[in-house]
Amino acid sequence: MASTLPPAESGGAPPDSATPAFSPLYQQIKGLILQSLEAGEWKPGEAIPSEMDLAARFRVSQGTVRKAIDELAAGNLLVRRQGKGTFVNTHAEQQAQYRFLKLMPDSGDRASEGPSERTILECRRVRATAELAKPLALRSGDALVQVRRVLSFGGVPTILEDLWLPGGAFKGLTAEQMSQYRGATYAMFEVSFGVRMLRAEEKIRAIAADAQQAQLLALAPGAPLLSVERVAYTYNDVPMELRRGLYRTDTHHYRNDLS
Amino acid sequence: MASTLPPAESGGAPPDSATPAFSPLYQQIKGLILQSLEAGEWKPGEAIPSEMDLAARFRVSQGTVRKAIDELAAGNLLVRRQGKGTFVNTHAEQQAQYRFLKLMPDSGDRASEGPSERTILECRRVRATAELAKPLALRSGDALVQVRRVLSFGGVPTILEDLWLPGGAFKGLTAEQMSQYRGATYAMFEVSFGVRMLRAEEKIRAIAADAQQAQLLALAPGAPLLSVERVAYTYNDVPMELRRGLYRTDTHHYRNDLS
DNA sequence: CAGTGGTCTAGACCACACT
DNA sequence: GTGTGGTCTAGACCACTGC
Repeated sequence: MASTLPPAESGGAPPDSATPAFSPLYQQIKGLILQSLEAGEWKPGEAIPSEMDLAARFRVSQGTVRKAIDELAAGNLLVRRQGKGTFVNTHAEQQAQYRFLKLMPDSGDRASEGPSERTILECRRVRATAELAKPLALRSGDALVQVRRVLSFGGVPTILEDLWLPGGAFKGLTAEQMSQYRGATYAMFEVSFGVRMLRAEEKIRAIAADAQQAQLLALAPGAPLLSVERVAYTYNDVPMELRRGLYRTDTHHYRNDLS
Repeated sequence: MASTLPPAESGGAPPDSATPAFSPLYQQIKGLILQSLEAGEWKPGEAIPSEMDLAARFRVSQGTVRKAIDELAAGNLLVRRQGKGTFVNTHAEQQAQYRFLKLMPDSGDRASEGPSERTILECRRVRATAELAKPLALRSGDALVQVRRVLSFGGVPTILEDLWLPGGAFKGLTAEQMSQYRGATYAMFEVSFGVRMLRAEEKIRAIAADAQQAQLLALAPGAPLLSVERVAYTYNDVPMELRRGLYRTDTHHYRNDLS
């Protein structure tokens, strides 16, 4: 047991609150690792200390550290590699390239389709409307960066996307930056702005393309499109991106696994 | 170590295959529990033996059984309840009622919307076409049961759904049965046919409603709809249901969490 | 070879639910 | 109180990676 880590509710005096608030030791360790992660003690892609080292640091058994790391790995914050170590996950890897993109070509996997391209149509500073501010936990009028782009697969424009990013954290984002890092926008966010996207929520609807949307996706006006509204979060569930994608689903589909 | 459970690859002779095929003990235990589950040794909703009992049965430590159960619980096959035991998961619980339905009302949670109703439009035996047979791992011409129904929330028809079920396993399914078990079709499948749906895959597209679809959902023809094509699987990844839902998304949305 | 994560064990104790 | 799952420990050994 860690002398510097009293087990939250151990002493003789009962908690003054009605909630027991019992927290297992491994959860506290998880919190401490999370803090170090958030503070940037270990950067995305780097290895964190070995389980034995962490156990020594926190004055805890290896098994307890292990359970804490297990949960962080289950949440995709860390990645375990047997024989090598435990690493801070990153969007900058071939494997995690399309971690959040669930659109798949109808005919097989992504490898079988042509190369992907991206065209930045727009990248400018705007002011948040009430509708934009709310999901980003900002206030109307706050500064945002808006990006509009089209993603094409095998030469076919397939996704029309608008991104809204908090102006503070993404000050200085340019269209050039968005064009680079092919396929890995979130990897660029990690490197250039120190923003790590950890999870996201999507709301999906079917809509009819308006004239402009249809033109940009080379479709007839009124064609059905999948509207995917995403809010992406960093540490502490702080929203850092609002994104609205319009997906063509005549040749692709959004794939989801349920269990 | 279990004397009746040689650790897969222990003896002196190397495996004749190129693959090492090392399998940890807890994975083997997981497999044995899975077999008992599939054989119906414990029914959905029932408790399985305690960890100590299973450890004794398999001649293994409690920790090893624990890890096996952990994985089964992570896959939603089992449910742990502290102080009570570990239970076979079932669709017949308030909590798991809509486990596979990701459509949510735009305004808050499901509780806030009106009561749900279901109207069975059709329930008859058909022959599998090639398109229906393939995802169900059957052959063209095999017997199927087809069900068509409309789900309404707060009096508004919201989902038009077709289900195709293997004729063998679902022999004798009637419209009456489909009407009962309000909200819990999969619970009825468990009780009446012994079919447990464990996981599913969905392919989502945006389409335009045709005349018939529009009429059944009280919409204008051509209105955009979410097409949700689901294949649900039971043990051993055997497909047991093909389902195609058309969702109105003017008042609802399909919600998905990414991580 | 040494170092890492992965498995397995045995035992102690804690939190929770039912009786 | 008894029995359940949940936590924590300490130690041994295994599998994988790279030097």
